[in-house]
Amino acid sequence: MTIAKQTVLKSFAAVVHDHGRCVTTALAKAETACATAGKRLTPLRRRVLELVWGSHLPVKAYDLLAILGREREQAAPPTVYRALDFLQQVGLVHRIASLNAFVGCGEPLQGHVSQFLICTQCGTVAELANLGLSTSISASAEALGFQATRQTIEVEGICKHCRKRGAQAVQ
Amino acid sequence: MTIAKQTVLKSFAAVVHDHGRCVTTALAKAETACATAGKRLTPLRRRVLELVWGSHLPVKAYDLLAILGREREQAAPPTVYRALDFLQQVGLVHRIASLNAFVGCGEPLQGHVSQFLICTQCGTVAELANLGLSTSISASAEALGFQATRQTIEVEGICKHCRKRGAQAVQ
DNA sequence: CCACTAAGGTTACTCAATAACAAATTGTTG
DNA sequence: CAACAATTTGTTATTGAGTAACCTTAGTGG
Repeated sequence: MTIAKQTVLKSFAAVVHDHGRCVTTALAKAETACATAGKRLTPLRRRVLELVWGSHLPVKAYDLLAILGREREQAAPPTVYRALDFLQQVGLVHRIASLNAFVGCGEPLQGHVSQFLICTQCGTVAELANLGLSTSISASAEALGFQATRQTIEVEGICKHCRKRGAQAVQ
Repeated sequence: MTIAKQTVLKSFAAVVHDHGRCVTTALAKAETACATAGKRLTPLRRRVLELVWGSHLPVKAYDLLAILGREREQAAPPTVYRALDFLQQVGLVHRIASLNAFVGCGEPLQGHVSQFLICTQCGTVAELANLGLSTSISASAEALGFQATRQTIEVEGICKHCRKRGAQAVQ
């Protein structure tokens, strides 16, 4: 089987990298994306986005809540969920349904297709934008008369790095 | 793009059908599957499976809990979650991550691949077992050095029947 | 300056899921 | 059959996920 050309938005190679720069870039792109869309990237929203980008690990809503609660005196669930909803709408973060968690999106293009590779060893999530795959899925559905509007594609497994390192215990 | 051969385990055509027979068959298969696997399909587990098969709509854990609570005097979350965990292990039910809900599986073969089509209009879920699609996804991951072990493929959209009926309001 | 809208604060709740331990049931073996 | 082991279920309690409803504050446009 031939593998369709695919864009790797965020790869596992990113495990070892200049993450500070990674975050800075993401925030800069976010500013632009919001400005273009006529949406406001408020301090709170910006901060939540920054926290999501704290690593390439998926972040849980209540973890964000705990951090915000330390920084500001007021932080309740709606605080973080509203910010996350906004960021999702603008396409700045994605929700990983199988984990109930969130990851930043490196290519904030509203409505772009995406698939996620989740390493069960190190927890890192990589985002793909394999249009061929997405089209193939829609086509399979269409063959049954089903008109697809949204796809949730999440793959669990072992990433390149963890495979190289072998089956070591996770610290 | 050519569409791979796919098996429709449970189709939207099933919306209008003899559902009583559908459930009976599922329970019979479950008995066999458990017997083969050397697992015990206890009355509780059997009842939960029956409730999940109550319709082709995904069922929420707390709805099951409410029903069980009416039938028996004792029913707490672990009661239903333990039964659901068991049924998932044996492959008799699937969890739909994007809905936090459960559906019965017509082909209880442990570890078989599956994809779900979720109609946002009528709520019905159809299960596919498109091996080609599954292989294609694994191959895309493998091309990045990622060894896939589990896939979550959930597609939202409008099913054949709802398309025919047009964009009517849902009662 | 006033009305309007968007954003965030606040309270309170429902649903999802699990931990930990106790009781009961079933299976097994001498 | 009695005794023990393993599995299943009951019970209590808690954490985590997500939302509803209402109120206050901050920007925006006439």
